[in-house]
Amino acid sequence: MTSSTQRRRGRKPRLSQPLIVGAAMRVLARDGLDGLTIRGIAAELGVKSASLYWHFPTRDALVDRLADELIAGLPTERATTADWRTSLRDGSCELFRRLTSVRDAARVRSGRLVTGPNTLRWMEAGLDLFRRAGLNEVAAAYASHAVHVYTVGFVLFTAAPLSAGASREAALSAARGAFAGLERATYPNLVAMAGPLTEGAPETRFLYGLDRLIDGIALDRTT
Amino acid sequence: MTSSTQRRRGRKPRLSQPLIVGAAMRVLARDGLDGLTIRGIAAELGVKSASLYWHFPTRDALVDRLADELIAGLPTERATTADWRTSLRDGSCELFRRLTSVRDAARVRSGRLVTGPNTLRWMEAGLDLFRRAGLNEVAAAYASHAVHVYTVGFVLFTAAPLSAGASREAALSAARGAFAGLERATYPNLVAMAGPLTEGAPETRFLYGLDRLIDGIALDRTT
DNA sequence: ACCTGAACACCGTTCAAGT
DNA sequence: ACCTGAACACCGTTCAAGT
Repeated sequence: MTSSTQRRRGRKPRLSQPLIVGAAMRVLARDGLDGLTIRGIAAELGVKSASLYWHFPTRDALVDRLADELIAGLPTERATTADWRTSLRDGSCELFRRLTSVRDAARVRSGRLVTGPNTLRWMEAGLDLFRRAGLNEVAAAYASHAVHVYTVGFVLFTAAPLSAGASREAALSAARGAFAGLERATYPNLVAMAGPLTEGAPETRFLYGLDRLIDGIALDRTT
Repeated sequence: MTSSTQRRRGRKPRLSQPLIVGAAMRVLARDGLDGLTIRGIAAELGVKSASLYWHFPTRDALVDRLADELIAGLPTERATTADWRTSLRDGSCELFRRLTSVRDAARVRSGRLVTGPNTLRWMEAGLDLFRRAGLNEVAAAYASHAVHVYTVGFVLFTAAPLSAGASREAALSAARGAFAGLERATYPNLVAMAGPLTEGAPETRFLYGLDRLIDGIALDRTT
């Protein structure tokens, strides 16, 4: 009758931005981005939908805030003893795991320019890392963006079937069957590689490209 | 009174999947993905919205089709004389330009598993390229996906302000001002690199990461 | 200052009815 | 077989009204 039900039938909801963000996070995790409605968030708070507009001007502003909050607490202070390649790899993995752990997190962050404090901190750390690695300003800016784009983009593609509602296993096995069932004459590689294209842990697949990207940046640094 | 007005007030609309796809493409280019409504497409065809459901089961199925159609005609037959690095670079650039040329094209293609014929052809060509380059099946599958993810992801981030409604110049100059105006003590790199972070042609920035990725893959091939 | 009631202008989708 | 009329259950958002 106290804090557990207070959320749904509390006497004085006493809204606030953090409270709304928290409720929105729960709805996002449960229903995904398409299910993240103002009305749904209000219901989660035991409040009427119009109330939220006192604290956020639009739904989009709330999602912007969510996008920044999604990467809150990500470690940005790396031991300076670790070399830049390890730091970059570990940091990108950290971001990868965070985006993978919340439903539609990559979708929330993609397609919008996030300028919240957590994102700024994350960007600053990335740039710092590349500068310490010896890249000039332009290269550091471009390289940092490239790694970020690759990371978010990868999660976006990996989570695509989940966002659509299907389970990951079902979607992948369906895709594997589709590839394997194509005409061998016109799609020899898709048929032959139906396995590699759809198997393997997401993080392993992610790391392959990440390591290639880091190798390429390292090469650019030395030449 | 003939073909120009026929679209809006034609006597016998005589719908078909290609006709609907064409109209949807025009609406997408004009109003973006958020403005791509069944009612809007129907209006573009001079038809009632319910009519479209005879030809497509859901809006999502239509957008799936659009996603595949967006990369129709992209060259997949490369001169075998060109080395794989040049082919890969040119091909990715081609995709980059196509996705950049239609509003929200990257958004339409991201977050969904496209299995249309144009996409299959494109995938097959990518895999073939990496196999001819000497990568094994797993590496070819992973590398191909990495390059694709990077390309679509890059366009997605570049087009973010456009999708939100703002002009690209306005959004970038706003971002530049925001970076430059941060506290130097906590965000030294963002302040110092406000220029490089927001200037430069999109394609130049895209090519930096693409070339690093290709370099890294080439390195993986030789070791 | 903060929340509610009630409405507005939209959506995707369905389905009986027309032709 | 193919299209329309009319409705259903939703949206985000606004705003006068309550407290």
